[in-house]
Amino acid sequence: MELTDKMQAFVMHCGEMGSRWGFNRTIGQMYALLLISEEPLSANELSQTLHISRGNVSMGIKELNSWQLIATRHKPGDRKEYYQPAGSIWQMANRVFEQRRKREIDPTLSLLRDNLLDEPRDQQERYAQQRLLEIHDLLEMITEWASELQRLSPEKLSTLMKLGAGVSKILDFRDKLSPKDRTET
Amino acid sequence: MELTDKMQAFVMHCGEMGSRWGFNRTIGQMYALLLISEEPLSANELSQTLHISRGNVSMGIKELNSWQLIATRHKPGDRKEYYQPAGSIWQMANRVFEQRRKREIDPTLSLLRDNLLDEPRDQQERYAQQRLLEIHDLLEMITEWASELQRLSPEKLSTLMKLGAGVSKILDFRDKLSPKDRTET
DNA sequence: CCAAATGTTCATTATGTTCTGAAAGTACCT
DNA sequence: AGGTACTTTCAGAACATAATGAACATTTGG
Repeated sequence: MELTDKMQAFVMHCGEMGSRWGFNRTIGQMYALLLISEEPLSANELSQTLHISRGNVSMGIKELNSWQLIATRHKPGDRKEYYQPAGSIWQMANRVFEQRRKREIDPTLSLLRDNLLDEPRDQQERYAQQRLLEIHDLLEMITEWASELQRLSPEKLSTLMKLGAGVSKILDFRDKLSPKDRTET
Repeated sequence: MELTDKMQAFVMHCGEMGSRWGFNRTIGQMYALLLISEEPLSANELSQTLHISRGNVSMGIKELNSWQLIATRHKPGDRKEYYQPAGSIWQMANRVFEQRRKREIDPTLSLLRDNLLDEPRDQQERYAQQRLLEIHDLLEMITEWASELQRLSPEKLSTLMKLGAGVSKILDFRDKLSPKDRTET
């Protein structure tokens, strides 16, 4: 497959950013290429276009699958598998957030929970536990909040997002109009 | 400095998570240790407690400084520098999000913007640009939204967070009670 | 069943990242 | 100035991660 310069630039950029986003260079490139390609691509096409080994592509496919970021397609009379991005950009972002939450937050949260079950033995531990509690509460809020966003329908999500700079206005607004519905602060 | 088992476990865990959070193992350990330690610690104490080289501590301090995560303190009659976490847990989380935004999103956003300025030359590019536009809009929303959250006062932020599962309720609520104030969707 | 086409695995190699420690730098005493 | 207490830097060693490609596995049409 031939890429224009601009497409090439985008694909390479995604490669460079790949590791910052939680996967590696080739996986970033592969996903970028699939995203901007109108037709699904086969493993061989990926390998040739990106100049990476066939084996590496196979690994990458496996990883992208585990992130649920791609779907496999078949063409009639063709034994090859063709790959394309799974779902909308929104869904993709959701998947990435979810995966990252699992890797970056959940393990810490469970360590903190365990830790907080024990009674502190001395002043040093008492202080430490206090800090851990703060972190715990913060992380818990973040995860709860994130899963709430995920449960939200795409339209509502979109409304909320477009609200942008208006979030704080809504809070005031709510407090003014309906004190009885107020969440405890 | 002597650590209890539990404190030790937490510090080591943060080391392991360090790279997932955007810094490396020793920096994760250093920050964790400073967090749970009631007193500010000197570079030597960090080095000895964590069994890492003095030089490494110096690099780590530099990095943590650049993230604005620690503050330097001095004790009267002591030439050493002592370090402690800068600000509250909330502020820490803000800093981390901000830094990560700079590294993980901003570069991509600016590439996308450049790319979208050019006219597509053929169908292939037209399709690709469409996808890039979607990603661009998504990332832009995320950053706008994040900076909105950062501008929010801690109390409001806390309200919003505690709202948790109520976010979607509020959206309905607003639509029902005050159609004239509605944000365009 | 075979042969051809495709997909997967994994030991080895290549690349990238982090850590150490010795040397150099700085600041402050007397 | 020379000495001491501390910090920073950076080349190279140690370690970690990713990529290759040849060997192995699987599928399918005949």
